[in-house]
Amino acid sequence: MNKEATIEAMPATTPASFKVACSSCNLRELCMPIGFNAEDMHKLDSVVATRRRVKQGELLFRNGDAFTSLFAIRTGFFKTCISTVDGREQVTGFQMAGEIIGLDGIVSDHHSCNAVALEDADVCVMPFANVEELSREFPVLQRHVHKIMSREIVRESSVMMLLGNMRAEERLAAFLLNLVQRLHARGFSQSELTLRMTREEIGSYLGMKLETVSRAFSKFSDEGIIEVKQRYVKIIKPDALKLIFNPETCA
Amino acid sequence: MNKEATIEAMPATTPASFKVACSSCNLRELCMPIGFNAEDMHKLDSVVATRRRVKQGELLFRNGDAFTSLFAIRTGFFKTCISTVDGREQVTGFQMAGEIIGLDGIVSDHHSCNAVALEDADVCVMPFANVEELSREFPVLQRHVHKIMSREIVRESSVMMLLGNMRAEERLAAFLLNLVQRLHARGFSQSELTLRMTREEIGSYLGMKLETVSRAFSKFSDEGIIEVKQRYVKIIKPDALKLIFNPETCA
DNA sequence: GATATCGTTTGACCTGCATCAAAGTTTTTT
DNA sequence: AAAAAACTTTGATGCAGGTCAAACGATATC
Repeated sequence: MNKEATIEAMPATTPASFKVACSSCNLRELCMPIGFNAEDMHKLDSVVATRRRVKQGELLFRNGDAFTSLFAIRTGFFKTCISTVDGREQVTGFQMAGEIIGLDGIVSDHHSCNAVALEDADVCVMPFANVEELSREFPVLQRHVHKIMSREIVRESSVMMLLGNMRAEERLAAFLLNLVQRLHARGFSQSELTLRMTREEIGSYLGMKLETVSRAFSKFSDEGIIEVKQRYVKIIKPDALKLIFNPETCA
Repeated sequence: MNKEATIEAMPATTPASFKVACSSCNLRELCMPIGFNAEDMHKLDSVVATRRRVKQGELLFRNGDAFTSLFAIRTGFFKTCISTVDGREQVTGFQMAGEIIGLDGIVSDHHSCNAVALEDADVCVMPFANVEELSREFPVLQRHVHKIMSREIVRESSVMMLLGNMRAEERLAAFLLNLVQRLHARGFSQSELTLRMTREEIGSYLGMKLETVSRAFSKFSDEGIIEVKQRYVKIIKPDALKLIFNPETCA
């Protein structure tokens, strides 16, 4: 265990955060590259400077904040969003444990979106200078960082496809399938999930109004494809969902 | 011209491409980091392995191709696009001289979109292994690569905002302003441009049908905001365009 | 435990853009 | 130079999803 987190410009820091090293973190497979030997893995522990807790509803960072660090989510759930001057908001993503948040800040040294905790969260603070320095030393880490950024680019492209070409029900089907797939990769059920976001946030992400989201949920439910009770969703017929998302593929 | 060039594993390479070194390239400020001394700049020339010409209508790479290199556009104009099995296409971006293309391929070692030349083009082939190797040696290059990827992430976020929250005319206004701004950074007029893409491609990028694009052009034209004649566009009242794009900001 | 607040559902109606259609223009092919 | 193909414009009509409204359910506050 290392010393505790000290200086943090931002609020909601744990007073004495017990630091968990990457080398012994059970999320390692998700946020760190594989194929490290024990010795290198230890050196890698120094990417993470501190930990930080963010309570539900609080911001990890906001548009305009100076960019210094990437954040690896240990626990909790975030949304990232941007908004226009006239108040329209676009949710650009939902992030869960093991995912990296803050990449938007690199280009201009300032964040260009808000990151809001949708449930109490705990993140590893990785000063970007550390990331870059260690990346130079460890090609496998370097490659990993590149892949994470590339993955985000590809993800956003596919959201563009959703927004530009898909109808409301296709969007929601794709959304649910994506969410449950990511949760499954983290050891959760592939058929049940509890949404951490409101209908309005889902709608903002998918470019539709909350009423339309609600209607699509109801429709799926009426058709016996899912079971919904508020935030709880059970996927009864995953193939039917896949069929909606994409008429061609799938059984 | 423009015959069917179907099979092309590694197509359209210039046989004996006269290699232009980064160190003497007039696009250097656009695609290479600044703050290099002459000696380092020479070492940096080795990022670029070869050059490649792509004729109008041909693909620089396609979805599924093995990823080996990034491409810096020297001349020409590209679109990148993805498509669903049932044939719907989403243009994910338009790229011009000085911009880097191919970042989508890093995450999976395969490209996830098609890159189509919208006019005869000439690109620098930068094997990604070279990029990574030199990045480890030159922190300023490393930072540059990170910024390019982050910029793409931020760009896509703002397209999500367009697609999710803006109406047809706002989208087209934003599109025109963005295009002319990038052209201006390359020494072209800030008020006149020649579109390299069809109404349908604009529509695909902006999530609207070609007829809607055409009507929006006509409307802007009727209002004296722009002058349009086919692919030629002259921006008469840039402030009016900005006002449409964003009611709040601007004079 | 009562009350206020916030989120969700559902219905009725409306509109911005899609769709369908046709004619005009430019570019490519022969 | 004529014909064909590709792209664009414009009009008429339809509908998916937005808007407005109201009631209900869940959660937080006192």
